[in-house]
Amino acid sequence: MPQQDRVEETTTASANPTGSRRAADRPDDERYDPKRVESKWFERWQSDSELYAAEHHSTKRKYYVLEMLPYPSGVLHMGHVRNYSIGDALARYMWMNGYNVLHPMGWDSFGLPAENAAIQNNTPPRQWTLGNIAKMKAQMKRLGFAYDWSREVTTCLPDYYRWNQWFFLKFYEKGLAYRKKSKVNWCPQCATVLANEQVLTNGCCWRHEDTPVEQRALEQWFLRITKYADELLRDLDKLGGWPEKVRTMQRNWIGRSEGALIDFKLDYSQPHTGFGPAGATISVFTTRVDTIYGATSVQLAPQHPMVADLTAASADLRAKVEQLIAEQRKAKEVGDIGEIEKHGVFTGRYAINPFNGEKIPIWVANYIVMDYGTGAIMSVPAHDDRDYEFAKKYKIEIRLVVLPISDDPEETVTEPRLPFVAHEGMLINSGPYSGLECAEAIKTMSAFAEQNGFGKATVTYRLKDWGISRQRYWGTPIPMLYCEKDGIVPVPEKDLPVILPENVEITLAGGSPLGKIPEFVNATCPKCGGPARRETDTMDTFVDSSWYFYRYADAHNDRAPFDSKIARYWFPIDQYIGGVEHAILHLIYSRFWTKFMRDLSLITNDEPVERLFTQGMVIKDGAKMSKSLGNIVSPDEMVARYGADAARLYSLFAAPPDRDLDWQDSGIEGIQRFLGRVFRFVMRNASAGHESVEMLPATSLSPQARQIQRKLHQTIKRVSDDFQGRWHFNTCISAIMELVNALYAYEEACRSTSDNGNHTSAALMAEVQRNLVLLLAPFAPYLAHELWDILGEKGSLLKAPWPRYDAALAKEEELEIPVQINGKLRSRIVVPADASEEFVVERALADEKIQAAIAGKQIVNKIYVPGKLVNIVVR
RNA sequence: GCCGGGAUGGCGAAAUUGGCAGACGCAGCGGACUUAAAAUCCGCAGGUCCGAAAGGACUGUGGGGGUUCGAUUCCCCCUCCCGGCACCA
Repeated sequence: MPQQDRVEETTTASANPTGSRRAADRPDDERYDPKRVESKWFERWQSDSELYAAEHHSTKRKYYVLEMLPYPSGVLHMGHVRNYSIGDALARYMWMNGYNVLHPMGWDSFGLPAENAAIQNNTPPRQWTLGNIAKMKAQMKRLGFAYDWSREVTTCLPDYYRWNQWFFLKFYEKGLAYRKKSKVNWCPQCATVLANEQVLTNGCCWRHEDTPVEQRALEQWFLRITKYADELLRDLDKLGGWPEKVRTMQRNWIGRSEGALIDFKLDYSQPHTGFGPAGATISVFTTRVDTIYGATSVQLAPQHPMVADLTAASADLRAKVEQLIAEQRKAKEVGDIGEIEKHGVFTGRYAINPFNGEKIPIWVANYIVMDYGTGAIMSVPAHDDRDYEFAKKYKIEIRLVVLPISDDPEETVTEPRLPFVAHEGMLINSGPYSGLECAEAIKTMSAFAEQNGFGKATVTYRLKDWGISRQRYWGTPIPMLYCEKDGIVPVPEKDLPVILPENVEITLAGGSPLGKIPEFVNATCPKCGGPARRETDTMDTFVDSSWYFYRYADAHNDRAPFDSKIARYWFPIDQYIGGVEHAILHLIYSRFWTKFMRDLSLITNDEPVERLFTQGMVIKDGAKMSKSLGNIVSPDEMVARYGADAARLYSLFAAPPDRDLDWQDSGIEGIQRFLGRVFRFVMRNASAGHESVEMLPATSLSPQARQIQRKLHQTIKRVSDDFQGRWHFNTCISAIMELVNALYAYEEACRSTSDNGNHTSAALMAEVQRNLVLLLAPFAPYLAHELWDILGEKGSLLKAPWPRYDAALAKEEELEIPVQINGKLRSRIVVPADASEEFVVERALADEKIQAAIAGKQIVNKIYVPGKLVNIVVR
C-alpha cells in the first residue's frame, strides 16, 4: 500500500517545476549531457575535413596505425567499435606525442552479400554497397573516430580495382599467375569456387557453415603463393611484434615438411591387364626414408591417378575403391578424418622397393589423402602409428628396422614397444645402412636415391597455390582474353581498367552472371585483331584486401597503384589492429603480396606489418552476439543512450584489449557516471586559477595539495607506461578514475579546512585539470574537447603535447611498509621514503604487534626489500 | 595427437622484475541530501570463525607436489575451458 502512495506522489512531483528550478540554481551540479556536448563537437569536426589528415611532407617521425577495414554490411557492430576505439586511442596518443600519424579507413566492398541483397531486394549491388558505406561512415563519424577520409579506399570502385587487374597482369608476366583445370572447392550455396582457406575444417563453406563443399573440375586462375612458401615461413621469425599465436597458426598453415620422393617401380613379372605403361612407377613422399627397409606395402589414396589402371581388371575392386572415397568424404564432412576406421583394399599388384629389390603389395586405403605429398606412401608399420594400426588389421608384415639408442650400452633395447616412432634411433636390418643413426641415414639414403635416379630429397607444403577465380559478378574482372588463334591473351595495361558492367541480372544459378552479357564477353584480340572472348570470372575478394593499405599512402594516384617513394616513407605499418579470425587468410595473402611487390621493386620492405594486435571478441551473456540468440548490442543505441565517449571508453575499460569482452549495460552506465564526475569537477573548478599553470614548487603547497600533485604525476606515469608498453587501456582508465576519486576527496578536505581559495592550491587545480583532460583525450575525445574549451585553452587538443611526469614530484615522502613474520603479514609501519635499512628494520622490530608476535622466539633472519617490505624469520 | 591462450570475490577485472592478493568498475548494503523518487555525495564490503564493538585468528588466486625467508607470479605433474592445425606420410 505505501508503494501505491509513492507512485501517485511521484506523478504529481514530476509536474512540479520547483525541483528543476533548484537544480538550475546550482550550476555546480550541472548534469553531464553527452548529447549536447557531443553534437556540438560533431558539428565542428564535420566542417573541418583536414582535421585528421596525415602530413605529406613532414620532418616528424611517422606512425602508421591501421585497423582492418570493414565489409560494408550496412551497420557497425560492437566488435568494430572495440577495434576502432583501440586504433583511435592509439592514433590520438601518437599525435599528442608529436608523430606524423597516418590513420586511414576504407571499405572491403566487393563480395557475395551485395549479390544476395540484389536478389532479395532487387537493388543493384553497387547501389546497395555505396548506400551501406554512407551509413557506416556516418556511424564512424558519430563515434568520433579520427580518420583521414581524404585517403578513403573503396575496393569496389574502378580507381581501386584497376590496380588489382594491373597486379594480376604483373603476376602473369612473371609466370606467377597461371590457368589450370583442377578439382576445386565448390559451394552450392555461393554457386562459386572457394579457396582452400575458405573451407572450414569440417569440409563446409566458411559462409554457409552447414553446406558441405563439393569438388568440381574447372579451369581456374591461380597465384603461385607456393613460390614464397619458404620465405613466408622463414620471415615469421622476424615478426617479433606479432602474437605468437598468429605466427604459429601461419606456420601450421604453411606446413613445411622435409623428406624425400622415392620411386617404386611397378612389378611386371606376373600376368596383368590395364597395368599402365611399361616401366611405370609410383612416387611416394616420406619424411622417414631411413625406415625404407621396413616398408611392407605401398598405400595409395583412393583418388590416386594410378588406381584406375591398377583396378581395371576387377569391377569388384573398383566398387571397393568407390567405397573408400565415399568414406573419406564422409569423414571430412563430419570433421574428424583422424577418427575414422581405417579401411583398405589390396590391388593384387606389387611394387619394387628400389633399395632392396623386394616386391611389396600395393594397397588403396582411405587414410591416404590425395592433396598432400604425392597421394602415395610407403607403409612402415613398425615405425608409424597409422601404418601400424593398418598392418595389424590386415595382417601385413611388421618389420623392425630402427632401435632406440640408449646412453648405457648395457641397456640396449632390442624389442621396443611398437610402433617405435621416435627419430632418435639406430638402423638395423637395413643392408649397408645398418648401424647408422636416423638423421645420418636420411641424408645418405636420399643422396643414394638421387644418384641412382629413383628419388631425391624434397620439401612439401600444406600450403597450396591460391585459386582466385570466382564465378560471381560483384568482384574485380580478371583482365584476360581468350582468342581462338592466340589462345590466352592478357588485356594490355593501357586498356585497364576492365570495367565491371552495371545493370546485370543476378541469379545464383547458371555460372558467372558476366557470361550472360554479350557486350562484356565479346572483345577484340589485341594481338591479331580477331574476335576474342573475355574472362567472365572475377577475383576472390581477398585480393582486394591483400594490398589496400599501400593505397592509403597515395590514394589518388592514377598512374600507379601508389608512388614508391611515398610507400617507403609510410611502410611498414607500425601497428595493425584487427580480429584474430584473419590470422591466416588475410594476413598470409598480404605478406605474399608484399613480397611480390618487393620483387617488382615497388617497395623495399619485406613485410607489410611491424606490429600486429588481435583484439578479443565482444560477447554478451557469455556467447558471441548473434541474431538468433537475440543478444546483439547496437552501437547506435549505446551512442544514443550514453554517448559515443561512454561506448568507446567502456569497450576499452571492461577488459584488456586482447581478451574477450562480455558486454554489460550496467558497466557502461558506470562509465557514464565517471564521465559525469569528471565533467562536474571541471565545471566547479574551471575558474579556480588561470593565473598559473607552471609546475609548482612542492614546498609552497599544503600537505593535501602536495598529495594531489603527487597523485597527478603518478597517474601521468601510470597511464603513459600502460599505454606505451603494455597496451592495457583498462588500467590506464582505472588510473584516471583513481585520480578523479582523489580530487573529489581533496575538494571535500578543502571544504572542511581553509585550503580552499589558497593561491597555490588554485594554481595546482588548474594544472591538475589541464592534465586530467589531456590524459582523457585519447579515450573520450568529445568530453575532453569540451573541457579543454571550458578551461579556456586555445590550441588544438588533438595535437597538444602528451603530459610529462616529474619523477621527483611523483615520489612518496613516506612509505607504509608491511612487516611480515615468516612470510605472514603481521603489522605495518610508516617510514620516510629514504630511510636506511637499519632504521626500517629497527622500527619494524620495535613495533608493538611485532614485539608480541616474536616474544620468546629466536630471530633467524631479517629481510628488507627496499621500499617494499620487511620479513622477520623466527624459530 | 601437436601448437597457442586461459582458469583470481556475486560479476568484469588488477597485482609491470618472486614481495601487502582483490586496485578500478559493476551489482549489493548502510548513511547524507530530498515531502518523496531520480540524480548526486559519503561510507562498508573475499570467505569462515571469535567479539557488543574496536579488533583479532584462521583460510583463500582450478587441483597436487617442489624451489624460496616469501609464490597469482618460477619448476614438475594433473583437471577443465577457449582457439588453431591434424590419418600431413
